Amino acid sequence: MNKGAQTRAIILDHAVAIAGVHGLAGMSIARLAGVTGMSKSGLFGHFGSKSALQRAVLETAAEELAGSVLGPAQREPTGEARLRSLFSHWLAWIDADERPGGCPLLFASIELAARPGELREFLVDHQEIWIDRIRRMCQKAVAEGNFREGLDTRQFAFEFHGIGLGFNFARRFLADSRALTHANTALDRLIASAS
Amino acid sequence: MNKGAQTRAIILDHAVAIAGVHGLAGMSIARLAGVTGMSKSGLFGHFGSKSALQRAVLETAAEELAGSVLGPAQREPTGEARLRSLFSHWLAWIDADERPGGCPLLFASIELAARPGELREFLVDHQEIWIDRIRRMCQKAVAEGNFREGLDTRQFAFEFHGIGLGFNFARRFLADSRALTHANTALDRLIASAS
DNA sequence: GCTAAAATCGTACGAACGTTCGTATAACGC
DNA sequence: GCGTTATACGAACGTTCGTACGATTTTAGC
Repeated sequence: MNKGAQTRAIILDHAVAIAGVHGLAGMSIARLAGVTGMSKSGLFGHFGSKSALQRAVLETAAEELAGSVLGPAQREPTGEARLRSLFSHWLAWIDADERPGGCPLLFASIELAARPGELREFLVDHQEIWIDRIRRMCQKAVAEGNFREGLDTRQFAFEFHGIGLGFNFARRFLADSRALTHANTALDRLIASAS
Repeated sequence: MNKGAQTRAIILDHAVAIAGVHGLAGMSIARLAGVTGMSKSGLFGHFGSKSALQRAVLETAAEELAGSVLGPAQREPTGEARLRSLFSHWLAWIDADERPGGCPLLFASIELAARPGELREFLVDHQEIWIDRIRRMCQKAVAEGNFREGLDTRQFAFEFHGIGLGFNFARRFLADSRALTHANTALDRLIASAS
């Protein structure tokens, strides 16, 4: 790996953490330069613009999400087991200490919800793929007989996702210690009604 | 009403809308002065500081939420009916055109999740009260026989809230036209399993 | 209608923002 | 080892941020 790519990776590592706390807009280049020990201009040169940096942050976060949530889940057998694995790894990702602000992709989604632009497009695509992935896993569980025939898989994905959002809110914002139990119970109920 | 209080109300009306789109941090005084047709300093004089303005925005949004969601619900008979009313008015509030960015309280909750301070304290208090209100409505439904004895009302409130968050995400960020149907179906399922 | 108070304005400030530039130094291919 | 490219730096740019202050206009009580 080049020196440049190496530095870029270090920068983005910190940037993802900052974006989770302060948002994409609140992640200033000066602050990022501070925590990485670089100069503003030296850091800036790696991206060329603030929005390119923001874009890179979203891409990095998406890759990390894929690596620590999707990857482990795909090592499980398809069907209900894989869905459960995806869920537990997702919650762990939301609650992870490496990102003190929670999932930066969720933060950015709220941040950009009403602000059209290239960044928002990227995020919407990513989140639609994410939810569709849940739906397809659910579909697989139907095909394999874990879930009942005729189940509304889109509805399942909506509720699955909602539980995760509820967990993020309860854990990250309210600091509720019961959040994990509530989320798991909710998933059990969702799966039970799908079986 | 004084001229001052009148102007203040107009300012806060616009401020709530802006905060829903750009967040509390992105709501700059210059922009707010622009949309209200005032000077920066004239507007600033009503609040004395940025954080006082932000605080006032949160309070205004909370009052509006109480007025258009809690108020109508409390005119319904207690129990399941009131819960259903609360839910549908909540969704309507989230989807309302007056606030192009969705619920500013949800935005601020994400924004301040990892940033301790007075503003966060205020918001946490508000959101805890909100969720506890759901829980107590649920409890009432148990007492009246709508819901089964021994129901975990905290769990119910968690799931109820999660459906709302899922709706906010699907409607506001993904612009999903099926969001309302999904949310209603999810509530029906939640209530059915509580009955 | 006069007057004290309240409201609003214009101007100015220091700090922080993203960005550009020229220069020095480190890394890399030959 | 040398020459070239990549990388990082410090200083400065114009803009926007929140805030302060004095002047000016508008409101409200008598």
